[in-house]
Amino acid sequence: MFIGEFHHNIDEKKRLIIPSKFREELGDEFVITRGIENCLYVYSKSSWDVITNKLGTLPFTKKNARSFNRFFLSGATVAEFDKNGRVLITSPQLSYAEITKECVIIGVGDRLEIWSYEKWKDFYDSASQDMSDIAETLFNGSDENV
Amino acid sequence: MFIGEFHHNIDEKKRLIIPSKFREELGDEFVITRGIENCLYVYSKSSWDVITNKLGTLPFTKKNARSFNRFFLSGATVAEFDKNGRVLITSPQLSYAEITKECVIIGVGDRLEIWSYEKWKDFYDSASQDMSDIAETLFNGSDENV
DNA sequence: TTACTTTAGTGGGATTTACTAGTATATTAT
DNA sequence: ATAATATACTAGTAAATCCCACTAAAGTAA
Repeated sequence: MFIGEFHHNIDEKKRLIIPSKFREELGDEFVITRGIENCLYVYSKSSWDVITNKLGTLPFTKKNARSFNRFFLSGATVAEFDKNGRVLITSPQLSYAEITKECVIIGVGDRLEIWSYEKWKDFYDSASQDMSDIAETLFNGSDENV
Repeated sequence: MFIGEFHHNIDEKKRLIIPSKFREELGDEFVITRGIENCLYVYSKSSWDVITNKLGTLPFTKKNARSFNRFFLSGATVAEFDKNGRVLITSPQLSYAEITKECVIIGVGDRLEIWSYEKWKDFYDSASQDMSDIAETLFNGSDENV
């Protein structure tokens, strides 16, 4: 599983190094797509299949399902490493995640997330504050705080 | 189970000695992650698996679940001892726990916690005062005091 | 108690790996 | 053909890792 936090810069050719600890589990080809809070998700091929299978069960007759599939799938690209362990991020992905230079790459279980440093800092600072409360609610049946 | 309190300094290479009494139970590889009150949690592999299995059931479509997984998993690293019983603490972990030099390592049942001396002192002083009230609420079914 | 042995903890040097950055080559589009 | 972009290669730097030596403390036995 993917865990950990790493800081790297994207270069002017839009290449970003993926920490060496993640490379083996990602495999030769993997998928980068738009994630939820202005970050990018990176899935191994096999995890990607699991997710898309799940999404495939949503009916295209539901508006939210159409929107989410559009968002999630249109943002996706298949990527692979260059010889130095870097990947190419596309312009739409960069602008979605508001990445200019400094990136934070985190492992979150079955996926990686790529954040601009500024966005990550925003999330991190507020999450650090709230984590105690969030933890309290996590395994409640009700979702009143979600 | 882990019990006890130990004081050690982290060196300038970010290595911290784990008291010898804890080493056998931790095993060769174990996991360090961000804990809740500005301390770090240390779990044996088997305890860690129990936790992540539970977290894995949370859907990424729920905001609190995303936040918690992000925070908890991105803060985690797999660690092992060097020849002298020390572990490497990463920069994000150190800055989260506000550790600069003096650390307190405590055993808390199924995990260890690593605190900066200052933070530990703060917690300890205030908790000592409140322990009587805290104990009252512990096994309430309701959460009125949370 | 005192000397000896073993274990725990500290510190620093050396090697290796990961990462950065710059240059060169190839490919595509105009 | 030429410019622009994408890909590949190479070398330099910084950081992580390994290894060994030293000190302090605790346990053992005479």
